[in-house]
Amino acid sequence: MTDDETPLERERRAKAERLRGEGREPYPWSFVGRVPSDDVRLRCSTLAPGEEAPGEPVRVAGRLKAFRVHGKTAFGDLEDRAGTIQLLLRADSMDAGEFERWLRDLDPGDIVGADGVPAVSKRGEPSVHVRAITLLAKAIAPPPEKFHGLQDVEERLRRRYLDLLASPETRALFRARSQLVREMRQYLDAAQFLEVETPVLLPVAGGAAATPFVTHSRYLDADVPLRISLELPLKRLLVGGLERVYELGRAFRNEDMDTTHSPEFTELEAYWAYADYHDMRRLVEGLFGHLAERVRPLLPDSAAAQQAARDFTPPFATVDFVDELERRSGIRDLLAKGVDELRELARGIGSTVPDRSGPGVFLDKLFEHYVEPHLERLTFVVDHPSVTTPLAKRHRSKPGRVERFEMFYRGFELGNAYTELNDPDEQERRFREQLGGPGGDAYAYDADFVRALRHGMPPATGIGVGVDRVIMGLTGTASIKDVILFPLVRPR
RNA sequence: GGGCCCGUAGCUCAGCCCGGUAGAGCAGGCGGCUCUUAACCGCAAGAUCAGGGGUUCGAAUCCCCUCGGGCCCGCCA
Repeated sequence: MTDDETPLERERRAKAERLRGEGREPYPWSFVGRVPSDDVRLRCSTLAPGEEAPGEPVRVAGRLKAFRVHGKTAFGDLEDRAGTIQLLLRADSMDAGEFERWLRDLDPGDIVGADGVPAVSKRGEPSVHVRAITLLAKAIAPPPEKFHGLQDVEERLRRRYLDLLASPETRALFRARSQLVREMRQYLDAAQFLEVETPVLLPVAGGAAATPFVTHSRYLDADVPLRISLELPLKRLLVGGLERVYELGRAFRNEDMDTTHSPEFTELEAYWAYADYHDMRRLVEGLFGHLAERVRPLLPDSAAAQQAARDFTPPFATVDFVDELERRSGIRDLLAKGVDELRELARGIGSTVPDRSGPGVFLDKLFEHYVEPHLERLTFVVDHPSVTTPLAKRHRSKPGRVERFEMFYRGFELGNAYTELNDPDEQERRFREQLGGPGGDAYAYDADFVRALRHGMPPATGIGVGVDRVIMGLTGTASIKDVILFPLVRPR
């Protein structure tokens, strides 16, 4: 068929053709009436070694993982979503010639169905004593090595299906991710939040400082950025009276990739009218505690996940942004320093951000350098200097600060929340101050958002959570690519 | 963008320091085996050593470039 066919593939393709020639379709349409493997295990639990239940025929289906042949007896390991079950084949239990045929034409990696009866092998392994085999899909390409699985990191990312089929741990991880995201939804639903969907394609990408991906609308003849945050559309919904909204969706940032940054990533953002950042903190602590409970049974074999579950159980540490930065750096009276002084301090730690950056940028650099690497355990950093944060409301009692918290774990940020700025004139001023900074990555000026605020947004709190990073935290994984099924990789 | 490391059979690895013409296991082929579970035993087969260039009588091995990947740093919510 293909030019790059390997001898192995030629051999397997020949088996498929041989079966076809015998009137057996190697890719049939369906296989109804099968039961999951754990169902058979249950039926076997009352049987003694060597015993079987002839009155209870069962049908199973899955991927053939291994095949051990002993002359006129053979054992196969069949894997389905419930686990594995052994197939026990004996020449004298099948129609004449069937045993030899399947020995010849079956390979590890094939998708097969089996009819038989629950049986426990003499060595005590729960099994299906097979009467008939049905090939459900011939695997032309061989599976990864049966014991070590797929080790090559690049191959695991580029060909995730191989990683999944070879690794029960990978399957368990992504099942856990799915379940944890579902738990996030249920938690917010129970708190009366409304799930909404806002646009990925926008006239202006705002709500954060990052370079967007830009595509083009032929109809509008206009460049259209993909969202870098979900924030501004969701706040418009508070203006519209929806009061409690959230969205779980993909955001896109055209930046470098590393172990905690993916160009497309999943964000959870929630906005809550008539509440402030103290309320939001209680909500998110409750959510983390809930997720910590749920991840424990999902990944019982992962010591890292079990440790992470403890780490995500409240109470959590709290540090004041300014106090902690001053304590760690030894710098005094940070808030009294002008932009020139802050620039010098940032230069002193090797930062290379542009000279024209605003004071907030330099403060962020100092915090990243002196504090963030130390935030190993789950920590809430609170009350940032206002110059770092254009979308938050000024602190009700601390001058020069905003009402904000960020959550850190293992040295990276998990999320960010404010008491939201809802004064339209101040919002406009803050946007304009940002524009004064260096081009590139300033917060984009969203004129329609300011206009929306002029119609009145109730006092509110909001939060953005990096879902992939929370999943990393809860599952104890090292790289964001480990929790994304198909991470972006360089074409080859 | 800078530094370090990796790329050998479909898969998992050895060989590289110290140059001498590529080795094992799994999977696949042939043969044997009626209770194995990383089954086992025997035989045969399978490799542009990521790609290109250089040094050398001789390069998987030493040097340079390119491609792909990982980690760290820088940049980046």
